Amino acid sequence: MAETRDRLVASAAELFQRQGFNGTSMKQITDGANATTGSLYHFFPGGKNELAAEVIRTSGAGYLELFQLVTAVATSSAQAISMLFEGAAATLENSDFVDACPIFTVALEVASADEALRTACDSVFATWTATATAMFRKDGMTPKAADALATTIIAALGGAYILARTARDANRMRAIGRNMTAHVEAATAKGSSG
Amino acid sequence: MAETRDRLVASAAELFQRQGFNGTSMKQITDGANATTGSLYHFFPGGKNELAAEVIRTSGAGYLELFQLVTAVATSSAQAISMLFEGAAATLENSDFVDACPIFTVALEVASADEALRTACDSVFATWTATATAMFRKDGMTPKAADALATTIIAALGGAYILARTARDANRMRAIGRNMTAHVEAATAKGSSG
DNA sequence: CTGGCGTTAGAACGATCACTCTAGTAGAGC
DNA sequence: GCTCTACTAGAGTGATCGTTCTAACGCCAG
Repeated sequence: MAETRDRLVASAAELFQRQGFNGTSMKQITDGANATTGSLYHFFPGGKNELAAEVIRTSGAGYLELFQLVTAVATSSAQAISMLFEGAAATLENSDFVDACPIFTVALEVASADEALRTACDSVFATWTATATAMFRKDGMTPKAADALATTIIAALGGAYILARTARDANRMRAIGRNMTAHVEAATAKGSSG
Repeated sequence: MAETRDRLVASAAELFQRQGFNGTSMKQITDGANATTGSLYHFFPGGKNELAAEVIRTSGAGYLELFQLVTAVATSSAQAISMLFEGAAATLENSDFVDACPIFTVALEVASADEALRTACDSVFATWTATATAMFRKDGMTPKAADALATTIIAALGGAYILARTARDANRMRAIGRNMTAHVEAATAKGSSG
C-alpha cells in the first residue's frame, strides 16, 4: 500500500477528474484514500487548495511522461498525435466516460477563483506545449509556428474531452484526432519543405 | 428591468461561466438577480439543476444565433471560423478573462454527475455541430467529413477557452484560431475540388 | 523503560449549502 | 368592495462544507 500522502493525491486526482474541484469534498478524498482528516491536514496544511496544486503538478508530470513516451515510439509527429488521441479515446471508453484529464477539468473551475491554482495549471500546460513544440521543431517548423501548432493540439485535446464525455462517445474524440493528425501532416510537410 | 425569471437565468449564466456550476451558490444567483429564494423556487421548482438546464438551453441558443450571424456575414467558411475565434478572444480580453462560455464550463463538471444536465449540454453541442456541418457541406464536403470538421472546430474552441483563460492571454486563442482557419481552408479546398 | 516525533484518529466548529415553508403583497376579474 | 392567483419575502431546516483541535498511537534513540 502506497504512503498515505500519495494515496491522498491519487484519491483527489481521481475524484477531481470525475466531479471537478468544487464538486469533490474533503470527506470523499479521505474516504477514497483510506485516510483521516488529521493525516490530510498534516501533509497539506494549506488544505484543499494545496492538495489540488499537488494533484495538478503530479498529474501534469504524469501526462507529460506519457506524451514523451508516445513521441519516442512514434515514427512521425503526425503518428504521435494520432496515438495521443487514440489513447485518450480508449481511456475514456474503458472508464465508462468518467475519467477525463483532471487538469483540464480543474483549470476552468479555478481560473478566476484561485491565482495559485491558475498558475499551477498554466505551468503544466506550458510543459506540455514545450514538449510538443520541440517535436514540431524537429520537422523544420519555425519556433512560432511550432508553438502555435502545439497549443492548438492541446486545445483540441481538451475540447475533445469535453465533447466526448458529454456525448458519451469516444468516436467523437477519434474524429477530432484524425482531423488534428491531418492538420499536423500538412503543417509539418510545409515546414520541412519550405 | 427584465422579468424576474429572466434575471435569474442571466445571473446564473454569468456566475456559471466565471465559477462553474458547483462553485456557484443559490444565494449568489438571487443576489445577482435582485430576487429572493421564494421567487427562484417559484420559477424553478426543480432547484439548481432545473435552473442550470435552462441556462444551458438559453446560452446555447444565444451562441448558436451568434454563430449563424457570423456565417451569414462571412464570405467563406474559413473566414467564419476566423471571426468566431477572434470574437471569443475579444470577449475574453474585454471581461479580463472571467467570462468564458458557460456551457463548456458546466459540461465537464456535470457530465458524470447529472444525466439531465449532461444531455442538455449534448443537445446544445449538437445544434452547434449541425450548423457548422451545414456550412461545410456547402463547400462540397461529404457529410461525414463535414461533421468531423465541425466537431473539431468546436472542440478547439472549447479547449482554447481553457488555455487562454488559464494563461490570461487572448493571443493563445488567436493562435489556435489561425491554425483552425488554415485547417478549414485546406479541408474545404480539398472537398470542393475532389 | 522513557522521551520525542511523525503520523493518525475523529469529534467538534462555525459557516454555508440547497431547499422548504408560511406569510404577505399586488393586480386582475367580478 | 371582495376573491383569486401569481409572485415576493425571508426566516428557518437539516445536512454538509472546509477546517481546527486535542488526544493518542507507533516507532526509534538513548
